[in-house]
Amino acid sequence: MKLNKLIGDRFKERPADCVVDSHALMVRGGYIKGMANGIYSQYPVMKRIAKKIEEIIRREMDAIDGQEVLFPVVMPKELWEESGRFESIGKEMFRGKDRNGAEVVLGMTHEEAAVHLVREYGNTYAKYPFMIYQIQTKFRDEARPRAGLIRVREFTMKDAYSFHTSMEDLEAYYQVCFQAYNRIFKRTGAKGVISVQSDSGMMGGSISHEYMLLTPIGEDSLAVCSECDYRANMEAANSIFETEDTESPGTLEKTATPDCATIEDVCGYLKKDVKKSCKAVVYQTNEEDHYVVVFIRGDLECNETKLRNFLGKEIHPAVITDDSGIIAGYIGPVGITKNCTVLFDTSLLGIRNLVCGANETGYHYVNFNMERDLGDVRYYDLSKITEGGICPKCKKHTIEISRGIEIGNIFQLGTKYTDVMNMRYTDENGDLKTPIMGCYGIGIGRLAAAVCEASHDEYGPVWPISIAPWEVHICCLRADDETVKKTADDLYDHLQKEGVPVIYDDRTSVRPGVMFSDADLLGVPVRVIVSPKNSKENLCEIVTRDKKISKKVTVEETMKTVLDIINRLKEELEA
RNA sequence: CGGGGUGUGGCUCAGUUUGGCUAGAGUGCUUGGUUUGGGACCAAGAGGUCGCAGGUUCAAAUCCUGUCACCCCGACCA
Repeated sequence: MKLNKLIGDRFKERPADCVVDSHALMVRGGYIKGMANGIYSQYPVMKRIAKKIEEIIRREMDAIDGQEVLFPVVMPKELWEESGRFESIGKEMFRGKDRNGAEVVLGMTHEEAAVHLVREYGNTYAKYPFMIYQIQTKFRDEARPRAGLIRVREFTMKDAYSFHTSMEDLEAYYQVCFQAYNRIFKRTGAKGVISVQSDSGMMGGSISHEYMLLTPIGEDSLAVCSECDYRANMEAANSIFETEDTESPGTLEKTATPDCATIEDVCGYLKKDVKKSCKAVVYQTNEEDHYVVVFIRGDLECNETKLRNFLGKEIHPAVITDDSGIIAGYIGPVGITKNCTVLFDTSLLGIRNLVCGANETGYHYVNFNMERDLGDVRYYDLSKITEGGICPKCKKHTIEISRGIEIGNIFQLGTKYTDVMNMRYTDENGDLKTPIMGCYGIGIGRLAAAVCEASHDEYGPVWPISIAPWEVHICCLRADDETVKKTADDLYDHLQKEGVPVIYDDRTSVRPGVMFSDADLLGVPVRVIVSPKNSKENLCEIVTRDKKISKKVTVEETMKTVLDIINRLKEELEA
């Protein structure tokens, strides 16, 4: 490929509305062009990267006995009514009507389509297990797309669905897939991808993992133990606490706490440690005026995902009205009368002499002791894990909170879809059984953006050779010089004959600075510079994009050296 | 959905407070020339219904009303 024929302009200035580097570089480098909020076209450079990623994924999916299929983008409402998700999914799903008025949806995930495809095929135990996957466009009408390709509304995804006759078989295959994913991220050069336990959310099912690329611009918060291998999405991370408190119980006393709007104010006023206080966090279920009051240690926050899962319904922070019977700012466990759901977080277990609200404007209690003053209560894990918190696995204070981008996930779905969609098989004994499913996704564009985010410098991306748009970039600094041009042309021809993907910049209209800047933006791992200066000494200069290798070799040796470097870079990713 | 910000040639932005004549700059693009190892220089040229609609006015990029789009924070999110 000649660079002067490459479609997509590169330019110098960082676009004003790009806040993350990968977005800015992909726009500046002529990779993508925004068309609408969270919707992008891909120029050839981006498409080449996406293709390479897809091929790596295909290889791994095929290696674990996956078979590639293709589901429709547009699906009828009826299919989604079978699973119940036509109703349960909100605005995120794009809905429309065809010319006859029949309602259709755009696929945002394909569990329904997968079951639909193999419902008849999988009617006997003899055909199990099997896995199908596809690579194609998904549409999700996200509330807030951001950061270029990191969070978009339309994107390409590899999604795989496996079917099993036993939980043991699913678990075994889940592990196989887990390993395949590790290989995929290694081969694509997505360094620093970790797997974490996650919340299954709307997908349902029990066990799930997310693959996270650690980066400060990530949207998810992760709890990572620095001592052991515990890693979880913060919304799924279990919080545990020390329950020893040797302080002897004091007398429960009502105390005036005027103008104390927050628990920090109260504790400051009473000169008490916030960790020895009990605050109330109030939510409402979506069936309006029902309140849910969570009592939790004053310095902690409620994990709304945990609360949502516990209640099994949607909740939102409460709007407390005057006639609700709830005294905002002074809510406490003693004498709370209103018929609301009251929950106690495990962080309160065993703590003595707490400060808490008195359910009376302007007053709090001190020396509140849960067992003594309230009797037996049940505690639930409803708090957010914190930096320096206790690791649920190794029990040390070693939890660190990091940010990450989710680039893949795997779920044990169980029979959630197969059951309601009436997929059955006949087992060895002639009994009808429901198959067990797993599903496994990877976002292609997001993976590319995440790699770019993790691997770039101020001038451009530094692509791993496995997904780079080209493997070699030839800069012919003076294509108007016959010797120079001849050398570069020959090299270009030879590399192409060897089957090496190569981009060749032989423009005479630009100066070296422009060529180098363009090369940096394309991020091709190996660069060969042919110039009059080098040619005079019969040399070519070879530089890797990451600057780890920079050498001059004779023109004759150039081909071999370049091929050696390419092979070495590839081996590093496979090792 | 709540809060904030921005819409002016392909891109980055000035001009808007205080209305005034043919709407500017840089960059990119075209042509010619000089240049050539990290985004050169000279000259000529093309390119804009100032997001859109309505209103006020002798006169609107500028003031008013509405609306749309994009960006950021939050809520939400396999």
